[in-house]
Amino acid sequence: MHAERISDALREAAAGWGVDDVRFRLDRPKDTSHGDLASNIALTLASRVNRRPRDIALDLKARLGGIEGIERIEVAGPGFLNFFLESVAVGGTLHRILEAREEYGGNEDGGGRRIMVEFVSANPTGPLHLGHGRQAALGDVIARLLEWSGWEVHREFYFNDAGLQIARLAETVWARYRQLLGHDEPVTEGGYHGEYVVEIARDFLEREGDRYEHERSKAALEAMRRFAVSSLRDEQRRDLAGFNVHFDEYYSERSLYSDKRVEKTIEALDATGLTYRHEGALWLRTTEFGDQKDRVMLKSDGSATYFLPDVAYHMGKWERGFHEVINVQGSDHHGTVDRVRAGLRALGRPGGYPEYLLHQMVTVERGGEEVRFSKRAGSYTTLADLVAEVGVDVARYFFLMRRPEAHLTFDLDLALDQSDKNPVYKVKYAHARLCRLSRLAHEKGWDGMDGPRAPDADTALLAAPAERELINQLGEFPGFLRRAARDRAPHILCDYLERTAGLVNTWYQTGHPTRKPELAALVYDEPLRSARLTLAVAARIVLRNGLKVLGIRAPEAM
RNA sequence: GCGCCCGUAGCUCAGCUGGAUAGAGCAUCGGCCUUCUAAGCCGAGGGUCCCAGGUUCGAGUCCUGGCGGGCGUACCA
Repeated sequence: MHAERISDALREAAAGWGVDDVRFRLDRPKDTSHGDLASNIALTLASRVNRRPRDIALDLKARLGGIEGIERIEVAGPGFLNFFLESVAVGGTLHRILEAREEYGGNEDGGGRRIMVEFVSANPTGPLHLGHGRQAALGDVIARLLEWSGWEVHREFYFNDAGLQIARLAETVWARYRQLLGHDEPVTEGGYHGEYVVEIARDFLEREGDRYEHERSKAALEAMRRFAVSSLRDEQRRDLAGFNVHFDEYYSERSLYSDKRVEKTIEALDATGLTYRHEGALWLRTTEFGDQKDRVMLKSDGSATYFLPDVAYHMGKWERGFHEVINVQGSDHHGTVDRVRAGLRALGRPGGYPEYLLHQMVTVERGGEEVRFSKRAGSYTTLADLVAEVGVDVARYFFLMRRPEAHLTFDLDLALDQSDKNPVYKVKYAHARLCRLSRLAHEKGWDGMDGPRAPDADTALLAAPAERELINQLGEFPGFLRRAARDRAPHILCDYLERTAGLVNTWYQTGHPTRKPELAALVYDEPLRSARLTLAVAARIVLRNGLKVLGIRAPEAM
């Protein structure tokens, strides 16, 4: 690539002045009049070599003039170097895209190493809500980004099927069950008031009959617990499948107890000498590792807090061979980050383990007003309701298009709009338009563009500004994908795709057959037509691959 | 009180390791459909980048101190 050759040459020149660790940028300027590539190296070098930036820039311009593919270099502003590439060099991007095809955009940063992404991890006490939806989309797409970056990814869902909340769920089922049998049985304080528990109780009654009517025994509650958990987990799994999200493993909190992992973790922590008894509870000195206060491991009644199985679980991840782990969680859980890491550090794991990605909450607005539209869950909007309303693709995209750490307002009016105003449709339409061009070319017998091998089109003919800009944009796809993966930030890809779609539309429209027939894609001039169809195919590949990373369909016709 | 996150156009938000005139979509206003191509395109208006200092050739970006909002700060999960 030209960018690499140029940046090598720049680095070499800096080394010639005795600066081996020069930091600089070489990227595409916002303003096309600043060239195809621009660098600030003269500005960063100025203080190091004690010369004026413009002089350095002029010096560099003279040295780099001979590099192949560069048409000219300009020194601008305080000392920026602007590189204008030859059309051949720009057009070469298209051939690379057509060579790589459905692989285009990926990289090998991961080198085949294993990484776990844990996400959603909802309690099996109710249907998934919008926060889970955002998390499902984020976790899944981060996993996809990592796969495109050469990682072997394991998607995991941890579910808390032990503990107090589950006991309360069982008690709620019992209350609803009794109600169905005509008794006056209130849902206890801290119980689950959503309608869905009534459905579960009804199903349970249908299957098990009234045998537990007068028996609020341990066995009865245990039977109801099992039934409710299994039914809610099934529902969550269905909702996730409907959201195009699948897990490699569902990991049970209870299994940490039956495997004795929790027990072993207590022993291991005890052995560090960092535990102590206070007011009947067993504490860990997590403050040794930067936590704000020490944490209770075992309550005075002998039961474990959540902290303990969390540590046991993450020790387990490490022992299973996952030394790279990303936990996607709602930011309301940020309080647990320091304590879990502290517990793990006490056991000798490195300080940054595991990595956390915390995302902010979601609200839904219609007509500028916040809405909640769950009939079954009562207090919150479910993921399933949202998907039913706007569709999977739109829901996924909207959850992804903002930075995770920013609050997300889900604009239902925009989500339901099927025009280009809706960013999802904008990208899909651009893709479909490009497909139509290929189809039309095929109908006219102008084939050869779309075969498995890159055609020999003379892409240097693509010299119109809209074409140059689009080509440069397509060439940047791998860089954006890499950055999105490294930053765990799918929205970077959303922004990229929207901008690309915009440039596609501009290009498509500036070649309007009526007003600018000489810029139309399907011109009679064969070499030009081939070049433009090559551009169309390359752009289609980028949009398609980009949508694929987001887990969104790219139809050939809308 | 302490900790984490956020504060950019009327609204929702981008802005990469500090770079050139701060961007996009929505909304508003104006222009463009006899020829593959209007689910579209082109253009315009709209900003004390929360405030005040600081660092430097250069700050929306980094540092310090405020202000405002969200979340957390349990022997809850």
